[in-house]
Amino acid sequence: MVERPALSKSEMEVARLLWEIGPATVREIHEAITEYREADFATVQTFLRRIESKGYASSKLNGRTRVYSATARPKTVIRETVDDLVERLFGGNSMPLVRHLIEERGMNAADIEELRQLIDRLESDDSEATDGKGSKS
Amino acid sequence: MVERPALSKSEMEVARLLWEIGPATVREIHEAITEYREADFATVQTFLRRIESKGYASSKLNGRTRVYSATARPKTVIRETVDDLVERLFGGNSMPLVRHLIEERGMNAADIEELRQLIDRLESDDSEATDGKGSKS
DNA sequence: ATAATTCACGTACGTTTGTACGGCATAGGA
DNA sequence: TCCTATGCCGTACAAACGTACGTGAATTAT
Repeated sequence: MVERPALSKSEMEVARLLWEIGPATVREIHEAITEYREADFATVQTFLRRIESKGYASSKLNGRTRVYSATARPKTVIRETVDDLVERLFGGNSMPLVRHLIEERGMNAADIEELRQLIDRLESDDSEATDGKGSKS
Repeated sequence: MVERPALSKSEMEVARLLWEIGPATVREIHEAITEYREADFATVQTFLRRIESKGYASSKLNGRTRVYSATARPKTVIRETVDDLVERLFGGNSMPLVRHLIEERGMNAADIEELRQLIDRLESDDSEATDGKGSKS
């Protein structure tokens, strides 16, 4: 457990692309962002620098071009981020968020199917454990 | 659509308590927070002031004590906040977040039951519409 | 009556965030 | 060989954030 400063919203967006693309240059990330919104090259560069200085990525020079690689796994960052959000906006109870997502954001047939399997599995795991741990507050 | 600045994380926590408690004084919110963590009275006071100035609450003096009331509904704030998060951290796809919540955060039997009903309803709504509107964006 | 407490309110202040400029070096094209 | 595009790196800078102090008035307790 490394205790690093949290990523800001903008840094998070860049981090996501870094996971998606894999090790990448500023230009590559910049181009990826540009596909859906305006973004300044230097700004993206700053975000990558900050992401690295916060300990979520490392980089090395390849010739004169710097290549960034994520060092934190998505799962970890997602957990930290979502835990925090659930705490602050829902008082630690994640059901309202799940409810919101399912009801307010679109779910297609495949999603629904997956959801069903997900809870089927949850349920059997639960009963397997005879009783017990459940969830905590 | 009022276009107000987003709430910061800390402001969000206070806003949640304001919804929970209903119209409340600084002291009441402060006490509510204090129940689970340390907090400075003046800091809470600042957050409430900022929440109001951002347009999420209003206040009036009752005697010499100011009483704050939320003016933004939880649903709205949740939607704005979650939309933003899903965009940045998941590229607009909410399934990974749902998956994370269900798998990584505890669900008890009642939650599972509710989930099942939720998706049952979703599914029937979906087929009822023969075809059509589905989800948007 | 005094002293202590409680509040509002203005103000402060270091840090983080979003956004970007400018200089310098280098690689590539004309 | 020069010019131009590309990239790094240091730096900047206003706004937002987290955190809180101090002052003065009003209320409550002694």
